[in-house]
Amino acid sequence: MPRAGLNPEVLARAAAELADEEGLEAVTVSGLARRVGVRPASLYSHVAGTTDLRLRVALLALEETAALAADAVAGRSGRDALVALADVHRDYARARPGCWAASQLRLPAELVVGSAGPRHAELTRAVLRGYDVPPADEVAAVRLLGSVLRGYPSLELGGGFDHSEPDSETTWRRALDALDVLLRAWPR
Amino acid sequence: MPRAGLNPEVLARAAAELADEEGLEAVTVSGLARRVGVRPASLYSHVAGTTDLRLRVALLALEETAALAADAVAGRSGRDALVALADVHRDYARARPGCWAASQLRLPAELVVGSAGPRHAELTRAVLRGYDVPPADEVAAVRLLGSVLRGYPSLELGGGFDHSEPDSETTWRRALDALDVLLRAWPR
DNA sequence: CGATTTGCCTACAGATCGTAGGCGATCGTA
DNA sequence: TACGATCGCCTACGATCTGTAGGCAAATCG
Repeated sequence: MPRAGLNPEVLARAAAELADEEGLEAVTVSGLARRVGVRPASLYSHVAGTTDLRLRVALLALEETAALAADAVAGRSGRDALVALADVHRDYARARPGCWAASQLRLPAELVVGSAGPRHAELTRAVLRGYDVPPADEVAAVRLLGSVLRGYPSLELGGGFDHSEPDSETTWRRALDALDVLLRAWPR
Repeated sequence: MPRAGLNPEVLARAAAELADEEGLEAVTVSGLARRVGVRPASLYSHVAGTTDLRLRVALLALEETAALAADAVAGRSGRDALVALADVHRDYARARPGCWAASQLRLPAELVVGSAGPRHAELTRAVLRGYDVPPADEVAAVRLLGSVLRGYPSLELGGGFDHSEPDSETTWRRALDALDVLLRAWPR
């Protein structure tokens, strides 16, 4: 009986693909076992169970988006940086819906530290350096921006924009315009 | 054997409580059956299954928040209306986390029409009437606002704000200030 | 008061989770 | 090359959940 060459990393990547193709709910021990051609019990020596599996997808997604975001922000500032960062998030949500959904899972506190989560906050903060938001309001601005980056794709993927004009792309551009203006003229 | 007096409405309400107390994942046929003191099979004559159950919680949550929002917006305009509407959403998310999570579920298209979903868009639009956002940008502004109303509580409940200062309440107020200013000075 | 309806039941088949323990492939060592 | 230890995936199992079929008794109606 040949060995399948499983390990936690390989499984996490396979789980991520599964999430994107069939939804995060499909990411289960038995579902993943089917996909990698192995018996469910075989997975338990590599991952702790379904919850663990999904958390690994979440960590993967956070890493991926952080890397993409770092790339997008590098060498840009102000409006350019804002748009680039925002598009990374929205594009990722649309291209990798399962991973993006996973990245919304609540991480156990001990995993947060080592995760890419804090890097996202840092990258958002970096975008703000192109504007002159007062330091005292920096966190508020980061959270507001983060809310839009999480909320817009969430509504978009949820189908909330499907039955009204104009299309989502148009209003997204307009919303980013508005955010740019807001950051430039942040109230004091 | 006494009858339990079950019906779809009673079950939906019990499921909503269950969601708030133990999380939306706990809303299952067997979980609900335990809670209402009945055998799982007994529920299938009232609801179609776990998915149906959760959708009913979602519809309930949309109705409840729409009613609260309508109340909050009534008789207010401009900044007052904005803050009142926003607080309804955030307060609901914190008080009823399970229901709020359910309201994020993707509804089958045929349910959307009869749901309170469109009413939420209408209420947000009503808030905008207190500002002079150009009609062509109204949808963009509605979606931007909606993104924050969805995104901020999402990050907040996800624990994203737990380990940084200042506290979430403070930055929320500041973010609403900023949105108010943005809507008042919407870029043309 | 008897007949029908209706609500919750028991029983069951299928699937999943997670654990225990086995067997053979692989690898280190001589 | 041969042998022994390790380790990876296996089978087997118990517990739980989903959803269906059919039964019995409580409620309702003539």
